[in-house]
Parts: sequence; C-alpha cells; structure tokens
Amino acid sequence: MPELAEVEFFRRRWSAGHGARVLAVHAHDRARVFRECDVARLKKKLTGARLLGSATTAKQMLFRFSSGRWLGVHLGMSGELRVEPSDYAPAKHDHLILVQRQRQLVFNDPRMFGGVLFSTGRTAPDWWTRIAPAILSDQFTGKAVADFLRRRARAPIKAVLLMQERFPGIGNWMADEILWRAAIHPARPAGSLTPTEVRTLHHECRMVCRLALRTIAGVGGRLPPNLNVRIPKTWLFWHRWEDGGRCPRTRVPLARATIGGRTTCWSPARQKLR
DNA sequence: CCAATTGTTATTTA
DNA sequence: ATAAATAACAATTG
Repeated sequence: MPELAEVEFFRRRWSAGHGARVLAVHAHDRARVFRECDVARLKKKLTGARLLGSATTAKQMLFRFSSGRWLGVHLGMSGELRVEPSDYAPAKHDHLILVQRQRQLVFNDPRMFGGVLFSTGRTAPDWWTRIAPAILSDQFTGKAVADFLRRRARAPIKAVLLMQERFPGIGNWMADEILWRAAIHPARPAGSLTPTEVRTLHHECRMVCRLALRTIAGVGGRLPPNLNVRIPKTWLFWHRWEDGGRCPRTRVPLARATIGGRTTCWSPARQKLR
C-alpha cells in the first residue's frame, strides 16, 4: 500500500511513543524483513533506549533513539505501523515490536517486501542521507526533471515516474494520478514530452505530493481516522480499481493496462498517445 | 487452480 | 556498455 503520504501517516502513528523508553524488543530474526539487519544487535542496542524523534523521506522512515541508535523501516508493498496497548499479544506477521510502558509499537508486513535497518552513530546513517532530494524540496527543479527524462528518453513516462532516484516517494497510484492531472498518456516515451508537458508534469508531481500529504497524512492537523478517507472523489484514486470506473473529469470509461510492468490506469479522453 | 496486488532488486534482453 | 524489460521475492484474496 504505502507511498509517500501513507508512509508519513504510519510514521506519525509511532510518534505516540516519542520520549518514552523501550523496555523490550520482540523480533522474529528469521523473517525476511530483517535480511539486511543484525537482529541480535538491534535487540541489544534498542532495549533501554529512548525514542527521541522520527522522520520520513520518500518511502523511508527513520526513528532516532538515545545514544546514537537509529532504526530504519521500509514498508514494502504490504507493511504498516501500528500502536497497540500494553496487553497486546503479537499477531501473525508482527515482525518487530518495541514495548514501551504505555504502549507497543508494532511493525507488521504480510508479504515481507519491506525491511528493517539498524545502525549506530552520531549522525543519521548513510542510506538515509543518500536518498534523493524530496519532490517538495527546492532541489526538485523543472530542469532536474527535464534532464532525467532526456536520459530515459525511450522508457514509458509511467515507468520513469516510478524511479525513486528522481521521484522519491512516488508509487503506482501517485504516478497515475500525476499523469492523469497532467493529461499525459502513461505509455508516451519520456523523451517525447514537449517542454510544456515537462513543466506541467513537474508541477503536478509537486501538487499531488502536497495534496496527498495534506489529506492522507494529515500534515498540519491531526491524523485522519483512516488512510484514504479525506481524498476527494474528484481524484482518479477512487475510480482506478473499480470495474466500469469512469474518469471523474470527463465521465469517459477509464482504460487499464500493464505499462512499465505495473497495472496502469488512465483516462483515454484526457491522455492521448500521438 | 488461476490471477491479482499501491515495491524493489537481480538478472536477462536489446 | 547502457538502458529497458522481465523475473523473483511472499502472502493473501477473489
């Protein structure tokens, strides 16, 4: 499920535990989510540490603990973070649980495409600082997008939008939402976009990120009761999976096909090949 | 049983 | 050599 704003939504759940100590750590070290992580060391170093703060960039989350301990979480395709009461008993696919006095912080991921990283150090780990500059940062410029599209000229634009090294945090549904708003057909080769289309694409990338954060993640306010509840019905989002779904702007039936290896949804009336 | 899934990476193909 | 396409990873649901 989780793309940019959903990742932020889940991170904020765990901020209930900011300031509190970790009394115990439960982890199944055989689970695939720990494939790049020394679980014994994680348990040892995190037990007794205090959760001081956290951040999201792209689809990555970083949790900062006392004495220079850092926990990274990626949710993969099916991961989520939850907060459970102290008497909660671990359920299936709960791979990592940080037990605090008042609550338990749970990482659950059935498909285990997600992953956990642990490291120590005075500053944030390398893998975190190496993540591409956020789409909502000043470094995400129109020129950067244009240059990138030129280097990926033959790939379908849909596939290019999924490349995290330039569009960090964009996933399948956000890519479709951006192209739909920009009125660009997902199968167009990236190099075939006109300068105007590239400018529009750049703008809509920022727009969709900003709106998704505001609605899903509840930035600037409290968390919404569930993930998608505030996404307006005017977005492609609500119609992309349903059979007989129609474009919310033109009312024309939506098209669906595999493009760039992913199920892609678009409005033939707005988004034309040429 | 078959197909589907909002992510990423390794491998193969062009 | 590089970019693009495909397979693989795992679990569940329809």
